[in-house]
Amino acid sequence: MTDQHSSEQLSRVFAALADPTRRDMVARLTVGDATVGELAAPYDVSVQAVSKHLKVLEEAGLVSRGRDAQRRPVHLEAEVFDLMTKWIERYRRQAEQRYQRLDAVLAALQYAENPETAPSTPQEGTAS
Amino acid sequence: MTDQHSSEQLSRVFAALADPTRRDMVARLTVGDATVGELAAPYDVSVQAVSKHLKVLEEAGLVSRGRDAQRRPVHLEAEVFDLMTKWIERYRRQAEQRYQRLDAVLAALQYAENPETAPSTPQEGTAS
DNA sequence: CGCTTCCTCAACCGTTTGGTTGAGGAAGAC
DNA sequence: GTCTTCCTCAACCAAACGGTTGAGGAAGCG
Repeated sequence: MTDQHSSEQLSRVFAALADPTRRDMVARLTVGDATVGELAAPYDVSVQAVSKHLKVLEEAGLVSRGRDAQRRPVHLEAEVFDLMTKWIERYRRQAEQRYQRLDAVLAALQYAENPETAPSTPQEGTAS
Repeated sequence: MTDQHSSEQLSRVFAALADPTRRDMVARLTVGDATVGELAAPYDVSVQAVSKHLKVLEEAGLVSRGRDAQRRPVHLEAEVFDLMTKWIERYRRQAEQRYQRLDAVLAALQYAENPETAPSTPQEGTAS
């Protein structure tokens, strides 16, 4: 439960999804489980390369692998997405709050300079 | 507006956030804008290294930079987070739907085998 | 048994990445 | 003007990454 672990996990997840091929595989896996061969088919790379990609996804916890004779069906693990979403949402929310505070300050300044002008409600994130 | 562009943008954003130092800087920036020097202070690396990190964040669109005399204040751009969130949510939702479908199928099978057992509503993502 | 299928491991290779140091531009301070 | 502060650019370096080929394990098929 250490923050250390969580941070490394997060790094692995983000790094895994930084590759478009790997993102594409994740997209493919939302439709249903697939074998390595099936996953490799659409791409113009060797099966070994795909195997490496899957290892990266697995170590990020995005994917798990079963056994079906020679085949190794790949399964998408949706839970890890929550880790990312939490991280993103945390900072996105803080940033938004900051904007709102800034808007409030600007509105107050505006009001101090021109008390005739109604401060009204600050506009939401309409920054360039 | 091409998918190409969006995919490359997504790759840059994920890659940028794959580095813990860069994630930390983003966290720091949610508190408020900061100069390069201020951002560099907490870390045991050269200012040049931090400057490079900021370039990565900027090219990912996560950050913009202003001018204040010699200083280059860094500002967090919250919009790009939405791009990520959209991508994640899309696939997380699909995966969840798939689980629900699977749950429904399993419930139906269960019901077919033991019609006495009430199928009830499938539980939400409570998988291990 | 031998043979084929599915997949992974190991070694190698070029490119990218995250760091360094050194040089230097831009702008306030003296 | 000179000096100092803040920051970026350029060159370099080791490590990691994404790909390749070759070898080989595991398991069904003949």
